[in-house]
Amino acid sequence: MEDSFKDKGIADSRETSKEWGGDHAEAVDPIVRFIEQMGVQAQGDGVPRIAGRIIGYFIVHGGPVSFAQLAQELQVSRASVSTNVRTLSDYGMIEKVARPGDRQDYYQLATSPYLRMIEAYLQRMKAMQGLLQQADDTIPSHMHGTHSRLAQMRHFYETAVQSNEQLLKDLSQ
Amino acid sequence: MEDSFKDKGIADSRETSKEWGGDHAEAVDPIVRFIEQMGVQAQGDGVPRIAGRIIGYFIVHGGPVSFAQLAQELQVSRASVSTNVRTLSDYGMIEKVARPGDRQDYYQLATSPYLRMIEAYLQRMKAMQGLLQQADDTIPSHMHGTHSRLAQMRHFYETAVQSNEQLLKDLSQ
DNA sequence: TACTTTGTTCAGTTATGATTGAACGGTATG
DNA sequence: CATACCGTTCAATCATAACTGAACAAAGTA
Repeated sequence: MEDSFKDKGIADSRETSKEWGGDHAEAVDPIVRFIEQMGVQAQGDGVPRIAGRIIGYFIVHGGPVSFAQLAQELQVSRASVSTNVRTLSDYGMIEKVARPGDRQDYYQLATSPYLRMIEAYLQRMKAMQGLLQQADDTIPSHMHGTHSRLAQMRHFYETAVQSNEQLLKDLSQ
Repeated sequence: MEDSFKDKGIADSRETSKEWGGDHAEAVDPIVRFIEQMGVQAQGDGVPRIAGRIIGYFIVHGGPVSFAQLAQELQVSRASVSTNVRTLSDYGMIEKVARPGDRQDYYQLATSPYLRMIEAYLQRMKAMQGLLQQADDTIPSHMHGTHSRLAQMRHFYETAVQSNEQLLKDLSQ
């Protein structure tokens, strides 16, 4: 972990700060704030809050972080760390990294964590394309209005997919 | 409604078809199938299932459709139609259209329903950019690793936003 | 072998958000 | 005015998915 760090849990900071229901604005550690907001943002994007917080943690701390460390610092159960870390690995956003002489699992941010987000986005768009294709194939051809609207929608997704595939290329250079 | 249509509810078709727990594949009306799948897809994208089904219905039937018709054909409560139709209107995907001599609300697909989806996507990315900006401003500058990772992430979102703004332009010509 | 550490799995709880029924406020119509 | 119709709002219900604790398996260590 490159930036050395206090070993109290991140979520703990709220326990140690003056009072919680206080009526005056709380000065929150910007790092804690960032991590929590990553969780909120993730939640808004349909991703588990903990997954977002984990990514936030990795952005702050980059270096290999142990499984146990994640659980402790983010104050979540090992079970949650397990499932979310697996999801994020499957997604290609983080990767497991071995450490000689240490039985623990370590993880770190993947080299280009964000490409996978676009890939996932692309995948959902392609699912929609499949749906549209199927509709076009099966809906009676005399329904001209329907087919024309389907075509319009297909055109949209075609363009969007192309655009994002180009973006993907640009970002991977 | 340009393509004239049977007036039984869409969801009803499952009630009227042979049996539901049957062990042989059911031949489903492709239109019903499409609408339902639009619902599923929507749900997967973090959008209420009913909203997706409504869009599906409009893609099939295009023309102005009455509020009551939506409730009946999709077999959902008027309350659900109300909230989802409002959301979709706010999103700019459908629009209310008046009918002389008819007190009911009518809706139809907006002229370019899909642009708004990209705009919403852009908005969420910009929210993330704000978050990153704030983190960059508030996190102690001596944490070089953190700032460098933040910069990398910012670069990603900058590129993605530009790309999608271009896409938006292309699609609106 | 017994004991510890580490991560996974799974049943159960909790939290969140979609969906609904019922009550309501308009507005037309008799 | 009374009545019917139409859409909205809101409290309650329902569905779904996140999250947890506890049991577990694997693999080390004594």
